[in-house]
Amino acid sequence: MSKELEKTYNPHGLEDRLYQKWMDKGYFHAEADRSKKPFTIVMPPPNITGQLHMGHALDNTMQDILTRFKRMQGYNALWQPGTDHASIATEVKIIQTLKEQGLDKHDLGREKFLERAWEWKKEYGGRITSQLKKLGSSCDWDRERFTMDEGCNKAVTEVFCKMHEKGWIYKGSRIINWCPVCNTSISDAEVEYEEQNGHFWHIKYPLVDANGKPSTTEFLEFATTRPETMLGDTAVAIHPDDERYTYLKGRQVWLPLVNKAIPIVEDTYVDIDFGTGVVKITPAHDPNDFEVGKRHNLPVINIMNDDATINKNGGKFEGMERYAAREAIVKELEELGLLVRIEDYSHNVGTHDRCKTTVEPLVKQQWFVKMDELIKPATEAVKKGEIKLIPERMDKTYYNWTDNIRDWCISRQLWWGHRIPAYYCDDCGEVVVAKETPAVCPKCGKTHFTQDPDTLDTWFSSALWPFSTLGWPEKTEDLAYFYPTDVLVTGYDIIFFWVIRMIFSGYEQMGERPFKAVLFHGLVRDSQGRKMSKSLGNGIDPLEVIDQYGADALRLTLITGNAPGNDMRFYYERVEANRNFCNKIWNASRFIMMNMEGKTVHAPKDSELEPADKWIISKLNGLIKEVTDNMENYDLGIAVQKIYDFIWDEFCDWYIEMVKPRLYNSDNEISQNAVLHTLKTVLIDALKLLHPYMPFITEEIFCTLQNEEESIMISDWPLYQESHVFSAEEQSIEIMKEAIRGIRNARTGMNVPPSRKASVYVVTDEDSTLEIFEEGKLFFAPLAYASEVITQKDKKGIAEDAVSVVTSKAVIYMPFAELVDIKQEIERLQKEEKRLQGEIARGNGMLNNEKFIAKAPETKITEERAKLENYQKMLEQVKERLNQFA
RNA sequence: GGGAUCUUAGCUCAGCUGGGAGAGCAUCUGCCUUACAAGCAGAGGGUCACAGGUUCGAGCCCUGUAGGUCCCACCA
Repeated sequence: MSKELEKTYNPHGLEDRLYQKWMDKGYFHAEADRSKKPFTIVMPPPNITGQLHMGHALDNTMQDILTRFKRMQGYNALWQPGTDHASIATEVKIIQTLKEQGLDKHDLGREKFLERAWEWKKEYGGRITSQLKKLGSSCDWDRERFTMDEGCNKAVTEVFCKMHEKGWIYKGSRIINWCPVCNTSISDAEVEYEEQNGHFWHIKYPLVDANGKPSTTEFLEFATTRPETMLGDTAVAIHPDDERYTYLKGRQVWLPLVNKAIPIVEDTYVDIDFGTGVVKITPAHDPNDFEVGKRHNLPVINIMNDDATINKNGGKFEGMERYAAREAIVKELEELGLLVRIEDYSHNVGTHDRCKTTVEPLVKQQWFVKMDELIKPATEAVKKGEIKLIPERMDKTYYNWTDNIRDWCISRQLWWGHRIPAYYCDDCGEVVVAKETPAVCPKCGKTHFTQDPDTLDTWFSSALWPFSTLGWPEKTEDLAYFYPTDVLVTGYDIIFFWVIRMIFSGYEQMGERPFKAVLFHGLVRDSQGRKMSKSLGNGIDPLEVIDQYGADALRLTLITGNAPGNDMRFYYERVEANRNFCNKIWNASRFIMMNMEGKTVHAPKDSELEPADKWIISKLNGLIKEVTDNMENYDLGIAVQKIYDFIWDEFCDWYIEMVKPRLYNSDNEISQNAVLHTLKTVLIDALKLLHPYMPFITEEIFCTLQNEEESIMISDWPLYQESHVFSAEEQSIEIMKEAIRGIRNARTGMNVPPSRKASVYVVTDEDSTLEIFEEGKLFFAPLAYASEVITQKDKKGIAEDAVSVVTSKAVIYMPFAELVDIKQEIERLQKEEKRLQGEIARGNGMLNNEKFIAKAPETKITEERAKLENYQKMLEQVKERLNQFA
């Protein structure tokens, strides 16, 4: 061997070296190539403001596994990476750094601000991608994109103009969610509701009397959580069927402080049974009131500035901050005797998901995407199974969104992002939506325009990601070849933000689904099940874990024991266990290499393979099928668990132990060669299966073993082969394993140390079984701690008080002479007797049931019959043995 | 208010279309057996939340109950 392997696996240095090799060789790069089938994944672009967290680590590990798997299967696999400009998140960051310098974004002006933002992007935007490399991500970095690069900008403008032309993007005055701190509108999806303790102010307005003056005797009582909005009240509403208030129909109430009469309207929106059944209506500051206002043609009076201070419509409260105004207003109402009482009240308050500021519903001119038509193909796609959501239950969440979708507010009063391609004629105000600044106004012929100052919601550009990254709107070969993509891997928390929007955008722009399947994963939580968060300080940095245990151990931890869409907890103990697995593979490989040292191994003839060799080859063959099937079904955790079990249990603990005597016996070169070849080929195939999950260690061993400069990542995925099914050998080895386990069990039960060997008699009248043991003596002896193995048809020459182990095919006797404690031996046999009787009862219960015989499948019945027969045979043996002691 | 999901060994979780309860960690007992003590060989430990139902057969399907988690809606 060319390289000496260390005694323990040490990922340090090795990972960076191998990653660099893969990069240098260009293995990650994919080109459109019609001779091969494509496989495409687009990476959910991480925000340029982001740092790699466990969620990214999980998300990208899954994508890497799928990409590497398909690449090895011979697909032309493209994993398209990139980053997101994250409009609001980035803008907030820049504003923060400006603030530290005592600056405001308006001090700088738009141009300078954007310069700063780009500088920031240049400095930090690549941080997260370099962190992704530490994980081993095999994405095509040559194709790295950014949501605000030239191509994406073009795609955004194109889509905006096309949709505007179709009438699906419009500008309108509607009630929207406003963040007074970020100073921008936000979409419904960006509002997070939070349970807050507040108050319920019970207030009364005087009715207007016949003279048009506020009555001093008649009042109408109601309650509100936001008394300050009364400044913008334009009506009071009651339910049309509310008999208590029939007398109010057609009358007015007097709005105090503002001092004017407002109408009493009837609307079914009012819940008769809630409170007094009277609701004050503020169309400008409440979405429901806005709707009521529309129905009754009520004026919309905006009483707030963008920073949530009261504006001139608030009269003497002008300039006050919203909560200060609330206090002042309550105080004045109290002085006027109009405050009935104050009640503690806990209710949900909408906050901005970025900054947690309480949002203010405001009526403003904004740009919207009309959703009702656009959403239809997206809903259909999932219903028809054209896009498969994994796990399936996500369908319901998906429909929950699509069925209740509202128009999407896409304009943001921010600077960092895609500026809306709408231009206003400086002279006549005509709006022109175009890819470039128009030359002349189509209405007045003048030539001066001002572009809309707003930018687009950051999700507008990410919605186009699956095709904008492949070159759209150009008709590129990449687009034709790699689109639609195969699978999108993402967290269920952004179904609405991103997944749905990509789907309807794909159908609308490309006329085709953006991906065939969506594989959802859950959240990575801390060991106590809490969300990892900055404020809790419980986040675990994936890079630290990689540093300590290696990327492979981390990847395995994130993938095992977790079903799609389920949250998981992160435990260092699990990483350690997986690090140990790395070490296990490492040492098994080291063992194999040591034994191959100085030998030329060639492929043995089939006849030269011994039962143990055929057994492990057959087992591996089955594993290949199972793993491949599971991976095709996106059951990544199940697949890797099977590989893990195969390598550790079957390969290391059984096969390697079984073949050691053959390895150490240089006299039989044929047998030795068969072992070495089997060890090597089985290991290599197992490594290949494991490679998508643990790319580094598998590559390192593969290369050392092959002593070649090639790479496991471009090797062929192992295939199931009918010629590798050896049922007879599988059975015979299982028979021997059963005997070995039984012997070990009996010995431990009697505290016989392994150093104390014994003669082992295998007794059965079946020639075929005797033959199996005879043939396997060489490995059976050491594994069964036998000084000698004697196979025979009867108990001749075996001491009466020998320890006996009853197995399904034979009875094993171990004469220990002075060691045996008869009492213990009887106890052990009685325990076995009881177990067998239980099994027999179960089998009889089934087979004596006529209905079972009538309805169960034939295979099940024969299987149960065989088992019953076997147990009966074993029970007889046990009884016979017990009788001897009686 | 609507919906989803979970409840399986001491802990964290698997368990594919219903056919004899699994893993890792932890615990206990032996082992420094020349790949690995980050290891090897064994052991203990579960009325699969509860109550019904469907079925020859239920951890798995159906109904209900209890508790936990999450999403959506937002009665002012």
